[in-house]
Amino acid sequence: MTEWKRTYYCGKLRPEDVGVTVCLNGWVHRWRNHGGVLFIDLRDSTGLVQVVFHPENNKDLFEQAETLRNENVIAVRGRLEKRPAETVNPNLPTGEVEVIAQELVILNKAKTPPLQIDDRITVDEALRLRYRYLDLRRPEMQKYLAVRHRVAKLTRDFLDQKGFLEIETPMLTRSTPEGARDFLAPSRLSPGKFYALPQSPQLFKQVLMVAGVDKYFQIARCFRDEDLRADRQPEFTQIDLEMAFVDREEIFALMEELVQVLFKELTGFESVRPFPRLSYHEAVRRFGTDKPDTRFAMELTDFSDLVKETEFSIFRQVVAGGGSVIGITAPGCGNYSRRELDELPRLAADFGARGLVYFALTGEGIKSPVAKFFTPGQLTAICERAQAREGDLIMMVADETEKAREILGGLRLEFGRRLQLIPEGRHDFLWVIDFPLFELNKETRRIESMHNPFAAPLPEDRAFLESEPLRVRGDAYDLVLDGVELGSGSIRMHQRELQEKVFAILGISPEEAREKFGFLLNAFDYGAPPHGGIALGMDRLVTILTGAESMRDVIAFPKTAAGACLLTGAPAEVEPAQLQELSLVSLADRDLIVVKKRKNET
RNA sequence: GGAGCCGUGGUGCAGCCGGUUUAACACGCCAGCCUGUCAAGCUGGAGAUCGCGGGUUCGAGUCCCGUCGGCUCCGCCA
Repeated sequence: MTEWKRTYYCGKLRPEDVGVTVCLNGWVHRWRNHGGVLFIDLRDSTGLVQVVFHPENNKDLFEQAETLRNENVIAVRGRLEKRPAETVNPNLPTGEVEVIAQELVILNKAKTPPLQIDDRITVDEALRLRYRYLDLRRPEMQKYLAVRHRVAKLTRDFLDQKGFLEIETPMLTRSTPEGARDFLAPSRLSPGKFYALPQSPQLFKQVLMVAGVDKYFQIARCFRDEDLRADRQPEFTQIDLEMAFVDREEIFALMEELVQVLFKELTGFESVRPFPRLSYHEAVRRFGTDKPDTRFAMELTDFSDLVKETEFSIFRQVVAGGGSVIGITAPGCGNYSRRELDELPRLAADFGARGLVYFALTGEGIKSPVAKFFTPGQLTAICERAQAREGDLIMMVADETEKAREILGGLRLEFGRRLQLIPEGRHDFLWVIDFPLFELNKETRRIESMHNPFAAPLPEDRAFLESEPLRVRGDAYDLVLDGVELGSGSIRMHQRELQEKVFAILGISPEEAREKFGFLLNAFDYGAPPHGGIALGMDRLVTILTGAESMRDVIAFPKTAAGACLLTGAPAEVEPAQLQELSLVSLADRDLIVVKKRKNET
């Protein structure tokens, strides 16, 4: 190979280099045989360059080149020359030059690939995942890999410069209650016992604070055994950090600077600091979600007081029952056809609505199936409140306040997209702050942590911890970008008594707390500094930075919706001997039999 | 756990309410021609038991049920 070692990268060749003899290594991207002249587009990680073979130069060489096929791996030696003016390809960075081949060696042949190495071709994603090594050869995917690397590198440099230490924490740790389902790893040395893969390094980074580390960070792999979504993988990466002796202002300033650097370096986007802030309650009230996309307005409007005494009984009843009538105004949709209007309730139902009322402000007045229940004065008041003008469409949902807001939040996003209200190239950062510390699980009627059980209550709300826990706000915050929850963090509790009190409110007994979190509580006994931190979802961040269609595109080897790796076939069965060694018995086969029996009976 | 969409040569797809082609078209592949193309062009060719299993029917790529795989959403994800 020494003899054929490359001297230049394909995509880097420029007119300035003309005249040199180059040796290139790469893949045959495409070939064009014109009989009397043959072109090869040679591809490496940097891009393409055209290689030319003339039969009159060297007949044997030409015949050798004629055997080349797509994705053959070759080394070529030749002279870099300027292309004749009329043959310059302006679509290629190397389009002004070409390599006149002198020697060629095929380093490896390739079967005809099952997917074409081309950004323009759409291929079934399952096939892409099965042949990931071919999919990743596509320039677009190479770019994603590079951007991801740059994010990690810039983050490391930035945090290093700010005095952070990158510290690894265990991947084999213990299962803790609450939160997501753990991935477990059985212990061979302790039969019947299990490690859990970390859902996040949360506990370790807090212990590191007690250990006197002033600033910690880690580009940490996290594992959660929950069902997948387009933006959720069972293993994912967080930019995780924690600082001692901080308040949230310091964390906000740091993170704003970091993401500003990342966006500027990688997309050229200039973010404006400081980022705006919304309290959780305000976000939910105005946008119907705790992660609002503020790139467009169309905020929620509360009509409850206006409609509580109308003849429309559904509105009256809902408001009387403590619920709300919430709406949004879709600009320019007042001219919707009958059919489009009829579709609205079904659309709303997708977001959980039991019904939807609309008022279309047409040129001939207000069109609505329920208009007859409202006096002209009431209709005017509604339009005024909605800031609706002729040509607009007001949509309303009546329900439990929280639910109505959520439904409208969903409709708002839907119409924002549909009406293309989101400006191209714009990015909105937003801090959502003062999250409630707890929320009520409607099914179990139990109090649960909204963020995590380590977020500190806001000092001014601490008095209500025992009397009205649901009223207590935490010093917890989310970084929201374009309607995506990019990061989440909090100032933590660092005193044992307070942490134990919160555990108690969460229904974790003192025994369980000692059993599962004893090491943290004990650590707090020995002079734990006030501390806090945040973790950014790196996969989501890179997805937005690259504009990738799917989070799977920015992960080299992602899992499918069913949690499978189509490249390796994981998860897979293991040898019975392996199970035995781990003192495990699989119930999978037995369950299968039970299920089959039950189905045959019915 | 639930719902929706998808599955047809190597790839992307057409095939509508069951019978009209020999399952169309494009890309790719193979062969021939071709001296400046660059998603080359022209000519010809090979390649598909329509994901799998059952059912309905005189007849199923097409309808029904099940199943497998992929995607999306709800639940879930402190």
